[in-house]
Amino acid sequence: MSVPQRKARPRRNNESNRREELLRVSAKLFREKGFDGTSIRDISAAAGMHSGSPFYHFKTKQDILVAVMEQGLAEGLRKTEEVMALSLPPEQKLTKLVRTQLGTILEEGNDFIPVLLYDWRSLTLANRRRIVAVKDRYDALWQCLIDDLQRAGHMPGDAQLVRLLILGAVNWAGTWYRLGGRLSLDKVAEDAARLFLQGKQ
Amino acid sequence: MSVPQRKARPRRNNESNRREELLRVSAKLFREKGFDGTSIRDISAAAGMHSGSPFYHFKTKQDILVAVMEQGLAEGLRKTEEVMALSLPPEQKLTKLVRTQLGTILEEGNDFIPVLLYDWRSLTLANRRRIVAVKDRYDALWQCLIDDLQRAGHMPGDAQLVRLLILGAVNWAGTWYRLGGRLSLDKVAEDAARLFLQGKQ
DNA sequence: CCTACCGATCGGTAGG
DNA sequence: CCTACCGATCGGTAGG
Repeated sequence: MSVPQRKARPRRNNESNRREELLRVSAKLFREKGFDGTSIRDISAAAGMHSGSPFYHFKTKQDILVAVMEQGLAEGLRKTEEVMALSLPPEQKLTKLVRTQLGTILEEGNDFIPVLLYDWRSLTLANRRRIVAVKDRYDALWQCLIDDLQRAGHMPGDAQLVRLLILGAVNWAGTWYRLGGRLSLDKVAEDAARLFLQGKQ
Repeated sequence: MSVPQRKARPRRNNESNRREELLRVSAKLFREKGFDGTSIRDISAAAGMHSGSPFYHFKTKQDILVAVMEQGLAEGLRKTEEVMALSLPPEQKLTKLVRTQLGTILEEGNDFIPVLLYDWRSLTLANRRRIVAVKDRYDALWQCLIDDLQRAGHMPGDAQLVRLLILGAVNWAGTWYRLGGRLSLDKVAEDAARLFLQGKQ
């Protein structure tokens, strides 16, 4: 008379697991080779599927890109909000926020935000608008901290411009930083915060 | 008995013009859509040629990418050396160098260095080695200035790391800056230098 | 999620 | 530099 409930649950979980696995390998491949440099067959192979199977989970390749970026933004936003909620003087909060962002783009398996940062131009215009709405909340959190720092006299210049410059310095690290090298992420965060702050020597 | 010299010269010039035109439109397209997102047919059409004709000037599509990057580096290196040769205190030289780099990546038609910056992963390993050798000279010039600034006490932190952070902030501008907007390149350069320098308020 | 397949487009080439 | 073309690969689909 009806489909057994016991069976429906595990299947839903498996489907969800396969979907997550697809996003994980896609993020990694997109980061390494770019969206246009990665084929559906690359993704299928990395996920242990056959070439047509990703389309059971996503309607188009572009939809995979959007899902990767949205998942990255969701996690990045959560971590950023966590730091912003701490009761700390703004100078210390800057170091922490920079460290968090470095982790978000550089730690093992964190390929989602880098895809957003480095493959933006592969988004269709409609999807760009969709993603930018969430990205704006991300930027607004950073802007709050920078406004605080400026009020405390720790940072001269146009407020928005300063945000773009600082986030640029941090996000650019994705192009040169290698895990296990001479510099720890803590060291990078400390030196970066010190470089941006005035009157802290 | 022999090919007339008068005729050989103009032909060589035309060929050279077409080659330059190919590089110009390729740089623009690569910047907008990425190397993998740009087809030989896109390039041919933009240059007013038929689809097979670029291969008369370049052996492969990858060779076009390399040529774009090398031309960008040559010009960028020349402009950077010019600024470094000026007799100025290092703080003022920083503003000038930042302004020059901003022009190199943001002014009309300057698509060559952005391709180097944003399409690095599309290079084969062999070509990466080839390009990095020239890029190292570029970085070394910046490092000289930063070492000067550190000796003068204007900039704390690990010297190489500071160079990467500053160049990151500047190069990232390619992803957000729009010509004709609220901020002039001069203003961006001034605020950037002020953000990085200590004891200059 | 697999099988078998499609039409479109890709980088590149031979011959002139 | 054009003409005419090639084999390979692409994103995506129908049917199960």
